[in-house]
Amino acid sequence: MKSRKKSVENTEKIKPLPMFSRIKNSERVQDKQLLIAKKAAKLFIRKGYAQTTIREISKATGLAMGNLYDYIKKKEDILCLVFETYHEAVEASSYSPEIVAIEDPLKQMQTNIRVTQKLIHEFSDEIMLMYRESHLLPKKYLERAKKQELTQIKKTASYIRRGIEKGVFQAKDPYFTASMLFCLLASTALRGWTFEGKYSRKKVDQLMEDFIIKHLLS
Amino acid sequence: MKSRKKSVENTEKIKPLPMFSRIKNSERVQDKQLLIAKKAAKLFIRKGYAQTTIREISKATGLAMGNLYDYIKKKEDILCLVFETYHEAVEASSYSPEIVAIEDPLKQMQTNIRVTQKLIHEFSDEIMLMYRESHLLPKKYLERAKKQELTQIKKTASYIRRGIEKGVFQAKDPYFTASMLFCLLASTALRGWTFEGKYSRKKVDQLMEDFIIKHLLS
Amino acid sequence: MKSRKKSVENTEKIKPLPMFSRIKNSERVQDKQLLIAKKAAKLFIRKGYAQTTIREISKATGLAMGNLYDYIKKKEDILCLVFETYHEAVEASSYSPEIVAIEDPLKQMQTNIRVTQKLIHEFSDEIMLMYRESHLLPKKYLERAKKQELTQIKKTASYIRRGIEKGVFQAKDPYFTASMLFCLLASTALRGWTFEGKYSRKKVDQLMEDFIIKHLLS
Amino acid sequence: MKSRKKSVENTEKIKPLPMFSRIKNSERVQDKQLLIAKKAAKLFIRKGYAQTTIREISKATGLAMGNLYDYIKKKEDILCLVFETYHEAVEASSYSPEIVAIEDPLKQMQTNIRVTQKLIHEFSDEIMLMYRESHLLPKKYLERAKKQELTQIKKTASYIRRGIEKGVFQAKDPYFTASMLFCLLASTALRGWTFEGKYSRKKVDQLMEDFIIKHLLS
DNA sequence: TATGAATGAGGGTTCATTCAT
DNA sequence: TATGAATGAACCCTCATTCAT
Repeated sequence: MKSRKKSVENTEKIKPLPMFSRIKNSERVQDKQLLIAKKAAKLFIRKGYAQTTIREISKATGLAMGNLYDYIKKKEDILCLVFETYHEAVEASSYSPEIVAIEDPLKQMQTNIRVTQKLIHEFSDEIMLMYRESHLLPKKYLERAKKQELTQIKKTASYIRRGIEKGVFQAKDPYFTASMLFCLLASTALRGWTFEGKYSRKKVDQLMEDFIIKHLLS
Repeated sequence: MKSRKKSVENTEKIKPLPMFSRIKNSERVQDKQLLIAKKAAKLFIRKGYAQTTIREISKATGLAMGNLYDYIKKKEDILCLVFETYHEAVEASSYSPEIVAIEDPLKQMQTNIRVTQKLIHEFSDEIMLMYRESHLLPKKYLERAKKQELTQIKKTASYIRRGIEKGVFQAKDPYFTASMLFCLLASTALRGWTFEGKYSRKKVDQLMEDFIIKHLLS
Repeated sequence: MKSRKKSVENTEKIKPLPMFSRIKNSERVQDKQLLIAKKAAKLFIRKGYAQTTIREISKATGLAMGNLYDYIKKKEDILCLVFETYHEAVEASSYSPEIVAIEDPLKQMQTNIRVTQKLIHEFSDEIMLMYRESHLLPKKYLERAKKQELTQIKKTASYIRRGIEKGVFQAKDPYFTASMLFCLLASTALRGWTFEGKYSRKKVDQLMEDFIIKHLLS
Repeated sequence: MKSRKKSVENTEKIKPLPMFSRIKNSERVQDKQLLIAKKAAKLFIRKGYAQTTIREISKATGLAMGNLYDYIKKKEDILCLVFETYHEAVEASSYSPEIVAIEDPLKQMQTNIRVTQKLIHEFSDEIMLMYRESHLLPKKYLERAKKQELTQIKKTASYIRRGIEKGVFQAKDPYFTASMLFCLLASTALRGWTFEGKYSRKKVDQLMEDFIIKHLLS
């Protein structure tokens, strides 16, 4: 899930929720928790959270069961870990000063769309997972997930607002519009099957971009 | 949800998947299975399928556990029952010759949107549930769920196509566009929280209608 | 299991253990209990007592579950009924003044063996059942089962004793010998598979008769 | 029951059917499975397989229920374990080069009888159990049980055959005769009650030996 | 730290028995 | 009497979590 080279700029972002661990050596904790998150994510995606057993996670990670419990307090923590890791990865990936820097609002939006599409394809399984299992998260983590999504929407909203100010875009309500755009983009991951056998992935991306751009321009 | 006055027109629709039952009196089966579906749906929505126990469903329905098992073969069947009931309800509700009959494409689409919005609000919990738990369904039931969604999309696509032919709508690809519209409308149920504290339900509906109509017209 | 034409002679024998029944009309009770015993026996033989459900017995007999319970008090009673019926049938079948009447001890024993073999073949399933499930019987019924077997042994012992007295047979201990003979004969039902693919049923009967007769003569 | 000093001669024997276990340490598995088999056997003998609950076995073995299930997959496996253990014990016990080595056929047979009687007394409960519950075994295990019995019979048959060749025994059909002998010997376990209150255990053994020897000699 | 065996509450399911009609 | 739906205790089994080593 991509190492965080841009950790410097990320520090002002939402900070990772601290995770319980019995182990002292915090570097090892980081490593192992990342390992757990990665392997568990795969299992959760394939079988669902409730249907995945600790034993399976233990086997997949190569950690003995007792050892696994040195890095978490309860099964739920693994779900949190998965989400946490996903969120950090998304944050790292969606950090985009280069988009902010683009002058032309249309170009900017196009770039924003494409970057988001790439992100969504990269994490489509995890997104699916989020929608499926987020209701099992403790409040704090659920809040964080929502917050991140809102952040994304707001960023897009700001691009739209700027486009309106520049007289390029037409849109009544930038936030609402951004929300709609986000929803459309996310649908690739959530409802991709709607297009199966009808359009290629590329075609879908293209059509969606056209759809959005057309909307903003007219 | 069972009333089928319009059985003549409905005959071409997907027919309900037959459910196991040990009980002979088929009317009672209908009643009880509906009861089970309703009560279980509520529990599933609140706690999730895996987190809901048979005992809770037994208590909620007022059926003794053994009796409950006279109407189903296994827990999974209850999930199927919930989905089946939801599908039938949607089919019954979305039966709409009055929309088909509307001459003006714009009016027709507006009506279509509003009817769909009403439907989505009515079943927003169930829709949420579908997205969350459909992966636990046996194939046959999953197929059915998808089929129904495709049917809805196709219907909307046909309205769009007609609008284009009449020179009222602009849209490159009616099916894709319909798919996008559907996605937007469904987002009310799936991502409603995005608007919480920002817009009233009514406002969201209004904005969404405008969004869609604007897109189709320009 | 054969109607009792010889009921007159049977009256001095072990009398049937009275069975509970909620129903007044005692003739109907007889009929139904016989029906239950017959159908249940088949199921017990095929699946074992514990693996046979009341529901299955209800279906097999054509009696509704509640009605079934008008003729028995608990499941165990059905097992008793089966055994009871079997015992009466055996008693009826093994009633044999014609054997007693035979003068020649050898002829008498030969006849006795053949009659017993016929009986054992006829009831081989039930005998199997008895050995398998008799430990589940309430004491009273178990006693009765044992008693009947002892009766059979004693009868054979008396034939042997008479043969010894007449100077035809050699045997140290008539009762023990009879017991052994009975055991050998019963083995056809209990351990028949030992001979499968090696000897025909007829051959087994023949060999066994020879075995026994040889023993008695030498 | 596990000691196999005579592994050289034993290698041609039936090898133990491998049993599932989640536990890695195979020595512990051996120990615990043996423990389970022993304790369960007692319960099965007293109450019957179907009437014995996993909880009772758990209590009797001192293994927590979950732990018990680390050594088996399902309840049925316990029955298999019991039979398996019994079979190995019998194999170990009935390994008898010293009998084979005896020159005099009569002496040989007498020794064979006595050893078998000892074995049967030692395992009389298990033998009872086998006859009662073997029908619940999966095929593979049932086959094995039969095979072992056949092996025993064949061994005895070979002694008889040798006795005939040496001109000591009289017997038409060695295999059939061996089968009858085995049946008689087994009857001690299966039908012992026939002699209760009439003969002591010792007396029965003596009478049976005489019965058999007499048969073979004349 | 790491291992994996042990614990036991609690889940889904069955089925003998009863009861309303 | 007869029907079959209803009851709920008790079963087998799983699995998150702990503990001894």
